[in-house]
Amino acid sequence: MAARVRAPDRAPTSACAVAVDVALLTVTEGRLQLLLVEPDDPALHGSLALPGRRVRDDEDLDATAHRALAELAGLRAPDAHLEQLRTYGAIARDPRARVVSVVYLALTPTTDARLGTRARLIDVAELDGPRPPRLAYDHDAVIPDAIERARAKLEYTPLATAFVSEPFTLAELRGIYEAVWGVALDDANFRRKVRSVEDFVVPTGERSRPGPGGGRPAQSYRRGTAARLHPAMLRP
Amino acid sequence: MAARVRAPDRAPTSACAVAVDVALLTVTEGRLQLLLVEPDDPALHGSLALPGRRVRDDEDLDATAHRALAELAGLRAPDAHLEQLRTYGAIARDPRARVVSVVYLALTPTTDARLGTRARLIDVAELDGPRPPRLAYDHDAVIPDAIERARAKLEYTPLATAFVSEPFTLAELRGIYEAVWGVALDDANFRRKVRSVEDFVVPTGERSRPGPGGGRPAQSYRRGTAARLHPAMLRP
DNA sequence: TCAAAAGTGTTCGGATTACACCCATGC
DNA sequence: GCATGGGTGTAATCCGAACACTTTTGA
Repeated sequence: MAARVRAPDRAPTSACAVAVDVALLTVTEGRLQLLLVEPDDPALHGSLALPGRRVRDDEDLDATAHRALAELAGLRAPDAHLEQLRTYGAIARDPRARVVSVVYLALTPTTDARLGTRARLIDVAELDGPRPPRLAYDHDAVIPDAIERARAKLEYTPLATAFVSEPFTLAELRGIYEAVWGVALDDANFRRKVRSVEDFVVPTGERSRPGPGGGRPAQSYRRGTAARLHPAMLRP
Repeated sequence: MAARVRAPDRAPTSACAVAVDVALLTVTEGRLQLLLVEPDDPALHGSLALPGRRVRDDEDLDATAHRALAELAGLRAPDAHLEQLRTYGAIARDPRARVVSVVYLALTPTTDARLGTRARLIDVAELDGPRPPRLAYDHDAVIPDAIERARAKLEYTPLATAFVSEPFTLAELRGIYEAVWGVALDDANFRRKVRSVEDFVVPTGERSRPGPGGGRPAQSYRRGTAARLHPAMLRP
């Protein structure tokens, strides 16, 4: 019995737990959205949180991120773009225990997949609105970092293509930039810029069908092989 | 009682330790240098590592980074620029135990301070040279990330000023850019660019003394208040 | 034939580059 | 004076913003 009690006692020097939280962003109908879930802990009822799980000894951090999405949101997204955002380690960020959280940023196209019953997509504009949802832990500090990272990365990497499924049109891609950045872009200049960046997108030769209102069919594209954009797509 | 038994049971799945490692860069005589130390562990004799320490329950991650610098390199650098690089969590990155490492990037001016006997500054050019030092853990993967982060951040933030002590001259600042990027810059254009960025540097009104070979005294500058450079100082 | 959406051309102004030139100091 | 490093001027060029214009479809 004493041993059991002491185990937590020894912890103080280096036993803080490691968790991975995921900020998954997607663009639906021209609006940037964030995946939030209702936390397990009943004490946090009424608030929302990024999906997160403790890291197990037999999985690396990326695996924990995928597991958090699968277990908490019912999302299997092995193809989603996943990258580390940063690690949050303030002593009291979780009031119950010392937990260091490695936060990931995930980007996916809009999916038809059913979300778990405790998961919701929130319009990021709502987070700055008059009635923002209550957020658990330090996630009110994490989320703006994630959104800013996504906005910045669209400038110098081809990450915008992670928000669309292939094949896509340049108008769809422009819609991603406009939704994430919250600005309107000049179609002509956007088109020229994208096509001038080597290996950003490659035309498939196919054309997409116009919408119900008519319009000229658009050229279809796929992701190119570029890892960085030269020159960058700078925000206005 | 059931509750008490369950607590330790849950632990094994999430008991990996958290450490902080620090990649401290400085520029000495026009060369970019990295601080490395001989690891504590005798099994790692002959190799070098970034200074690192386990995170204690009573300190946040920044505090651990400062402690690692102080305990392992004898460096007290409360004024150094310190920022998180990223977190490395591969299962076997430390062969002895599961350790997740939060790596920090630190930038300081050249210091006269005595380094601890087990600490050395290594020329980063040596790391790609014919006889690179043997590196412990996964630090051979971490160090290039740190150097690239520093190079990238000089472009769009005023971080170059973290490598010089105040007051400094524009020639000194240019020397930082040249050392970190490994390129030669046009003095006239550099000067104009720096001065055109609002609040990047502010002239003190003082002038520095010329060196022994003569030359016109240079205007002295201090760091300005800008957090981002508009427009950026792009690498050639 | 008209509206809608895709796609092209053209002009303008600001930023970047390359390099010639002037200034102040030690020896 | 002259070598050394600090600092300025300027013309050529590149790049992005703005916007007018043409093409191809549905109704």
